[in-house]
Amino acid sequence: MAKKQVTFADIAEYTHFSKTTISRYFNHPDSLTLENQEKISQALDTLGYKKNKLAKVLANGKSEFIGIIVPNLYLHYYSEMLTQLLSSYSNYHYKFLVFSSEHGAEEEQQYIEELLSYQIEGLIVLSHTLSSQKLASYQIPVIAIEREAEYISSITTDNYMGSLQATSLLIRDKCDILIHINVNVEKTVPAYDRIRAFEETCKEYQVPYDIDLSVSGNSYQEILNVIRRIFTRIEEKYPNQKKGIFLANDTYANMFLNLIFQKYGKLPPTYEIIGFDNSPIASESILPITTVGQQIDVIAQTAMELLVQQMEEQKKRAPKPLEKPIHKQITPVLIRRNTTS
Amino acid sequence: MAKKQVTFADIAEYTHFSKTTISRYFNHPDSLTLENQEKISQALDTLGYKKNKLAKVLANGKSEFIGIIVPNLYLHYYSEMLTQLLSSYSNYHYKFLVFSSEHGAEEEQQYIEELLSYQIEGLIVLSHTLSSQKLASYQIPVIAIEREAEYISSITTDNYMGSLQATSLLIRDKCDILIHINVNVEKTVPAYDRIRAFEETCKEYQVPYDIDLSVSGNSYQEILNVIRRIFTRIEEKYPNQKKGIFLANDTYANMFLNLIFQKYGKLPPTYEIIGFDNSPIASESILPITTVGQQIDVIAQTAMELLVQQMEEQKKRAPKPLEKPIHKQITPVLIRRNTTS
DNA sequence: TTGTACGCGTTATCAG
DNA sequence: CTGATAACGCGTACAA
Repeated sequence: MAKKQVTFADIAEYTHFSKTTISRYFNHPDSLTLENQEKISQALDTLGYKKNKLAKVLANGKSEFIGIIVPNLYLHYYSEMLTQLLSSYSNYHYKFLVFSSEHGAEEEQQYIEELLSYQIEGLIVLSHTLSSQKLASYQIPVIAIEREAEYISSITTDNYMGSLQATSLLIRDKCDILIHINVNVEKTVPAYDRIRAFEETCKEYQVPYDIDLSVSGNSYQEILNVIRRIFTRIEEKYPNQKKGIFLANDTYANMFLNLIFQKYGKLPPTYEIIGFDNSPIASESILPITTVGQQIDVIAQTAMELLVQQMEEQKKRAPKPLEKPIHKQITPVLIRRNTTS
Repeated sequence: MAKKQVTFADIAEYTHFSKTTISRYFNHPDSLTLENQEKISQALDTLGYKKNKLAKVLANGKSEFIGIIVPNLYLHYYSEMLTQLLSSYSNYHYKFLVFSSEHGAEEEQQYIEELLSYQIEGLIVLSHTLSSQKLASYQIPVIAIEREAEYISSITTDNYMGSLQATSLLIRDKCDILIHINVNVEKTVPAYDRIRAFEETCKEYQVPYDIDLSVSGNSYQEILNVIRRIFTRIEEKYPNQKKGIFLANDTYANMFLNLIFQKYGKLPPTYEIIGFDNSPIASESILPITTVGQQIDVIAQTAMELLVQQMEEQKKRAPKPLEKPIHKQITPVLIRRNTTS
């Protein structure tokens, strides 16, 4: 509000060109003589011109905005994913409007409305509350990351492969009993494949297994208490057997490892432990934890490629809305550290 | 581009009102009769109207955008801060444009230019590369968080108080030797006060102390190796004394604790350990670590209050640019856990 | 209570 | 290579 911005009109007046020519200076500089480019260039910084992209957007319809909705940034997975998405700026020059939504569907819908009102060209969704059907109804390119995505395109870690790798390692290491510890995930969620792969692999190789889906809780302490109960149960039930424990994530794995260490002062040879995610805690733990590493950078990159592609399509005169959603899976890598032999 | 947006003009035509009235429906609904409000309301969803905030911004100059520049989101401190800032949306309804910048000053300046071109009303800076003088020159409300801020307003943890609390606790617990482990921070950085308070407090109470600023490295492994060297040195130099170790952050504290555990299988009574930040690792560690908890939520909240205030000022007819920058310090809280008696 | 006319800063179209 | 003019969608004096 202070002093009016310097606009194309001002530049035009100063240089005795028209606004159109000034515009061209920015968008098709080749169509001006070098001499005139120089004139305008000089006028620009004697007048102290600053672009106004909003006006540009209004005029040409290309906002270069992408909306992101994450459940939270507390979990390393989400914050790292956001980092990777933001870093794509250097490639694509899309700007990101970020919302964090943890209070249910209404809130999330409201955020999307707001995002749409800023003419976002695409949307990346990491939260779970809105159905993919609802998301598809917004008629805008959407990419889901690691969530239910029947009606929209998605990128997901290949949970089945990850779990298979972990389970196979425990089998190769000749564990007597394989145990998988997880929350009771719904079958529609991609992460359910971790349970499925564990079970199917155990059956295939005919090794005894035990699936414990009793984990729950909203705080570290609550979850730790559950893990402690599970630990006690396992200690009692499989006293002298070699136990291969595959946990749903590195946080659980770290809890379990701590409990072992507090009891034995070390990791006894009767235990092998594998986590999931390759989050920092896996390497910061008392013993670096073997884990299934999600390739967050690759996931983010792939998401952007897919989204950019669909957004480009939208800008054409006859945008074909992509009759079938595209689903990509990124294979995770097994990272062997010190909790397996 | 697909089908044109529904605009006020369309609503106006449909309802036989003027565009102005439609505009008023949104901004001063009281000035319409209830009957007409109803008419318009109905027209809105039969036509499927969606707002266009960009047009609104262009018309009234209030973008409701705030720019954020963080160095990265890998560190818990930054991601948590971003979370807290984003969550202020429910109070203030400002939208956030987020950039992550780790490649030096030119990159960062470019990002700020871009942000300005989107008519951001304010800027929150967590990165260190640009001087506060430079930032002040952009003539826009800026808040610095935990960084040099001579020429701009800032929010900082009261590092002196935090360090003082930690040091005092170690003294109360009758440690024979107090040791502070840190990187060699510059004196202009707020975190330097941690070193200063440690030293001054030790001197005041006349306890022997040892300041080790040799920490360095860009990866977890590199840093761990340095911490290991320091650990070895301390073990040799102060064999039978009770050692009070105050580390610059919880990650270092966790490393140190792990080294102790790997050697002794427990935390011997000759050690007390205090970290800084209250990041997740402090509670996820093999033994929950006593730490100085930064009140990230309070910092974020205060930052937003200050920024909103300055942005409001800007919108007035005679915006007074705040002759002196305001600096606020947030007192951290000592969180006593299991690595102190 | 409602409408007219114009401005916000840029781009697109058509003309020359 | 350059320019006039009309969009883009909404807000706001000023007038009625």
